[in-house]
Amino acid sequence: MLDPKLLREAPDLIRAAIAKKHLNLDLDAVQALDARWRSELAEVEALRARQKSVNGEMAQLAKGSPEFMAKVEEMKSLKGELKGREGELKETETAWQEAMLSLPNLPHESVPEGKTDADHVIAATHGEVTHVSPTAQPHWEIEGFEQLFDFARGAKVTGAGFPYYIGDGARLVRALVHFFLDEAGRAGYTEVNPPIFVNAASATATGQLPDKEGQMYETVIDQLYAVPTAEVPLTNFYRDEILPEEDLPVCRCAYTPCFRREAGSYGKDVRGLNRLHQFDKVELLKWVHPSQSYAELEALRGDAERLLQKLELPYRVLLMCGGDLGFAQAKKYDLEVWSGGQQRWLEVSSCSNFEAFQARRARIRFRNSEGKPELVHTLNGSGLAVPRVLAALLENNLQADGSVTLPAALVPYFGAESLRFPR
RNA sequence: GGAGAGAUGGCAGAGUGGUCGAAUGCGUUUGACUCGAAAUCAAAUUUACCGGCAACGGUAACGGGGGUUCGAAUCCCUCUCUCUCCGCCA
Repeated sequence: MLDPKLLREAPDLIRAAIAKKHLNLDLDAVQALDARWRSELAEVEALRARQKSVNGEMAQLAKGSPEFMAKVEEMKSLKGELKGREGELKETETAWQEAMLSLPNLPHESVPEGKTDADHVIAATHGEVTHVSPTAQPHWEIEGFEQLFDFARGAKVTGAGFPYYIGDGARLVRALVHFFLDEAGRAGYTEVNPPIFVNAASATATGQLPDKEGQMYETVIDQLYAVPTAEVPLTNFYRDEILPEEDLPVCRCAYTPCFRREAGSYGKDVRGLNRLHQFDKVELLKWVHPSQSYAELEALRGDAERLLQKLELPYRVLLMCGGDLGFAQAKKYDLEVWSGGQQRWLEVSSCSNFEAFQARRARIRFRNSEGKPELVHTLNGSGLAVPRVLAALLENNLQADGSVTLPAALVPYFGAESLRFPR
């Protein structure tokens, strides 16, 4: 959510943001609604002020006296009028809130113009894509793949996109999660094991509700949502709280399974491990002082990049253009790993600065040097999503004998230097 | 899952229909005293929204929502959470 004052004082900034994000939104209507809300609010508050003052007078009078009864009559008519006005105000307010929630966050000035994938700026590349194994092939075509990654039985037991990881497959997943968490810990993030179901208030605060409702799995009777990312329970940890300024930045990481319905996905995007309904991910999250958030974004990106470097996977960093920025993000980097078998880039991390956009919605603040509460800036990034990293490892490191050589950093976690598919 | 008790400001804890944004204590901040500190004394000490250049004014908030009433922290309903006891369970 944006600061409502911005709508009144600098609507042109919002117009520019809408244009840069290539959204379709009638700001004039929002402005009109805002004006109406404020005028109705003023009327209701004036009536309530009158009601309070008459009430004070009544307290001085003898109960049941003629003067008292006259005031009762006045209060009755005030009550009637107030009831009507309050009804109008409530309706307007509901519409106003909805309209305010529909305003996107402002893109940072460093975000490039553009509408599609082609307009992203490649901020960095690391490693040589030509150096990957000459025997690389799409991971789902590797002989014995389904012995370690059983999609068929997952589909039987749950549905498409819920694979079983078996034997060395399961062990490699565990090794990656363990490695990611250890690395995040070394980088200064405190490990958290959060709930993986959240209530509607939490899902609303981080922006999954009301818009992206179809993206989450929802429990029928308790109305809880399976988390699509650890970002949700992590960010909501401090919802409605005021942090001491000296605690900033707060850096935390969490491993959770992530659940996404991914309605409408199809084709090569969803083959094998590329896109799943349930997958494992370590998320990095920061609550920072507003003056530090862009420096912290670079640090966050660096923390995610280091993981790929230690895994010896070629990758590139994209600075997302305005049109591909999320609704809530001010600036975002995507990390894409090279998948040698598929000959394409796979997104394994997305590092974003939300500035105060999420914090306003979740009311997460800190007490500044003047003693006044002020919104924090929130940032998050994957560090990293497991299945696509797994896909790249399997493909890029596939040897002629069918085994997969593991990067040195992973060996102590996996307990062997290579993974072998059963034949 | 069943029965009961409870939820008030940073914390503790009063308040059972009107003058209560809310006593008191603790804490915190500032000032006085002191070489300095402690103790003591004095004052200050919530947040959000609306209006205003500002000073300031107005409204709202006593777990959430709804109701009764001229008027609700106070009465009623409901939801959530916490605690105690019973049941069940990794």
